[in-house]
Amino acid sequence: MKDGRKRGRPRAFDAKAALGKARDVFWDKGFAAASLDNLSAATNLNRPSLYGAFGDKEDLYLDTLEGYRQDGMDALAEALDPSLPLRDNLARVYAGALAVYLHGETAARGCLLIGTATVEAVERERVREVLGRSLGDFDGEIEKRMRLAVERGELAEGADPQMLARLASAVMHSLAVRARAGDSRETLEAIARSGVELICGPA
Amino acid sequence: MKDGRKRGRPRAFDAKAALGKARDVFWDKGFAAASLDNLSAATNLNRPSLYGAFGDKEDLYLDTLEGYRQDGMDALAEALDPSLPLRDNLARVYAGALAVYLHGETAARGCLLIGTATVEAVERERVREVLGRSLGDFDGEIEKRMRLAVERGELAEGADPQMLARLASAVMHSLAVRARAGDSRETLEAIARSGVELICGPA
DNA sequence: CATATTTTGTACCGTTTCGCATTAAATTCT
DNA sequence: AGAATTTAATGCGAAACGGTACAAAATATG
Repeated sequence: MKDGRKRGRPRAFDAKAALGKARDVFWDKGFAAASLDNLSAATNLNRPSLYGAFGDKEDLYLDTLEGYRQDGMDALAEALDPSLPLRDNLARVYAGALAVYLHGETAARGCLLIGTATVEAVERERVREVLGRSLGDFDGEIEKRMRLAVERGELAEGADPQMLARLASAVMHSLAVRARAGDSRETLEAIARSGVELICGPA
Repeated sequence: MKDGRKRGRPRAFDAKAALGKARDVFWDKGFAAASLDNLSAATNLNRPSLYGAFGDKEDLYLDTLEGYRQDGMDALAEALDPSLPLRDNLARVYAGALAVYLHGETAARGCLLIGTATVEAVERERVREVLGRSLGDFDGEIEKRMRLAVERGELAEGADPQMLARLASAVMHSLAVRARAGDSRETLEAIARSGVELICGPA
């Protein structure tokens, strides 16, 4: 009773690890092209176990998106450490993103949300909701830092924190798309640098 | 002989119009989730006719992407009319894009390339090639205008035309993603305005 | 030890998928 | 008019799809 052991046969797998494997499949193939057989093979779970643990394919996909979103927000908060200059904060955000985006095996994977949820967003309301919320939360977290930067005088007096945050996000969206389109690391890093410079002003 | 009439039974459909109908299907559903039955119904062509005219599903998809890319480049060249100020040029580019992106029925469709080709780019080399080339050509066309702007003194002396062009594109990529994520027209227009201001300087 | 409960694995169901084989129709060339 | 050629339409077929029924296995409870 003390340990949370449930009543029936115990699970023979780690749900968190399985979710990570499923995420990789969705990341490469997208939602529609990822079959339950693909997911079953990658997770080493047979379809009924997958279904029992996570629900149907869309439920599973939404779970992976939600986990990814959470990881992204954690990484963002860390990169935006307010004891560092805004310029460094943004550079860290982009560097962290590129480390994830370029991790592909054949071709770079980009961002799970932008790369795979965007296409499903039109016809699947729940996907659209997660995507919209993820982008909005991301904007909001950067906006908080921008607001602080204005107070501190790191930005011009009349600067609009909300719009600057959205433009900082825009650079990330572009990195995500371009990574998947095959752009080189050097190109992407140059774009990130230029983005920082445009938003924060010349060094 | 003068008219291009071929030898056998003439086609009972307009290939260009059919391609446009197919494009709409791919635009909403993406490549993987669009079935040949969907495409057949939308184009009023039975599957064998589709197959005979355009090849398999990927061929058809690539055809629609190529047509979309061409249309986009035409619109871009028109928006970048060098007799207008750079600021107006960029505003026209974004306004034209939003007119297309927001045209959805239930949810906005965004950009066909960014919204649907990005997800397939990892595992389908031909899609990745078209996407990469499309983004690059778009950047290049804007870069030409940026170069002119530097010569004319519309931009700061040390401005880097290539990087400014890529950042101008980045704003478009973001508009494309956010449209599909459900952002309002007002939000998107505000982002476009702020992008112009950041790149061209305050009015 | 028996019972209840949960997970696992096999096998299967009905549907949808993409692509093509085949035949009928429409046109040009000889 | 008849042969050649191209398109149209029906329909098939093998495979893959998402999802589930069912029985065996593993654990907790009484």
